[in-house]
Amino acid sequence: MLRLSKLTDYAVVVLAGLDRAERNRRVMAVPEIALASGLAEPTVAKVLKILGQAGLVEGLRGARGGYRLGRALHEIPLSDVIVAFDGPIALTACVDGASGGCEAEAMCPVRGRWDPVNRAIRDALAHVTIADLAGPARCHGTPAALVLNA
Amino acid sequence: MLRLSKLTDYAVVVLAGLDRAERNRRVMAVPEIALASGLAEPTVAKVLKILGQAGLVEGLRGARGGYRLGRALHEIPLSDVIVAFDGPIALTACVDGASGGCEAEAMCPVRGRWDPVNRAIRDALAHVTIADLAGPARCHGTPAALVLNA
DNA sequence: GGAAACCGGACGCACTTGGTCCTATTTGGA
DNA sequence: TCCAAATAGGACCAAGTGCGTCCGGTTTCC
Repeated sequence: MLRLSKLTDYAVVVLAGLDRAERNRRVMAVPEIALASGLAEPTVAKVLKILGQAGLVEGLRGARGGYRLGRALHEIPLSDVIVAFDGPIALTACVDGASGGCEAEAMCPVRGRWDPVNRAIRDALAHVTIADLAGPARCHGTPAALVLNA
Repeated sequence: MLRLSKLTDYAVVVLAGLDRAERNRRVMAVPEIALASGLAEPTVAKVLKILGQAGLVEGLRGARGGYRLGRALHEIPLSDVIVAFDGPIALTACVDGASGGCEAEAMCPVRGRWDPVNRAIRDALAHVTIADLAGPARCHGTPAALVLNA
């Protein structure tokens, strides 16, 4: 199915929820975000921890703490979120300079040929921002993904 | 990792191996293909079975049988191979008209917004042919994937 | 008639994913 | 000063799924 992990999917929803708080200039705690997004609390907490490690959100500890967006949604490319949860974007195990993982490396006729494809996918995902996915309110004109269809 | 299944990876290698036989206008049996591709026989057999169901290769039964390409490599888009092994190309479970799978469907702010992204990925993979991946011999100019980088 | 080869399905191991929970640390307020 | 609220980080277990293998059946050529 070429699917990305559920956590990545959740992350987009969580970021979209955080954006609403951002416009009110306040932080949101995990239970509040869970309520707003319709996801379970522990799951939301896990997603936010990972997003925090990636620098996409900022966590404020202590009482009256919570989470805040690290940047505006339209400044967060979808690829950044995917990399944070699923690791480097690559369709196959044999990427770029990586070697050793493939047993038939020497005779492989496909060696190195996947790189342009991987780059194309990466670029496509880098030109879509979370704002494009978070609803029409923040959408500046045509989403970048549509341009790629031409 | 946004990765596609190993079988899909193998399929490209197997198709590239079959192409060499095609140019000699003969069929190849599984053991021969396995030897040429450096993969285990049962695995190659499984890959060819699936490729046959998808119509990408043609199986000739009986003694002196074997496999033959259904079309030329440059007429096989990469997306066809991926669909045969991984199913429909979609980054998330909530695609197009599909409904019911998501518990937070009603309140999901991302609903329907993934579709353009999925289409972009599909298009990118549809414009790359197996010939582009199978080595420089059959490559007509710049691979389509590189064009998408612009 | 026998051998060679594909066809279809079933099985089992192993890895990854996911959801959950626990403890430590930090901070604000009574 | 103490307590409550909240994040940080890691460990853990269960479920699903991918993947390699194998077996019986069928077809075709010699």
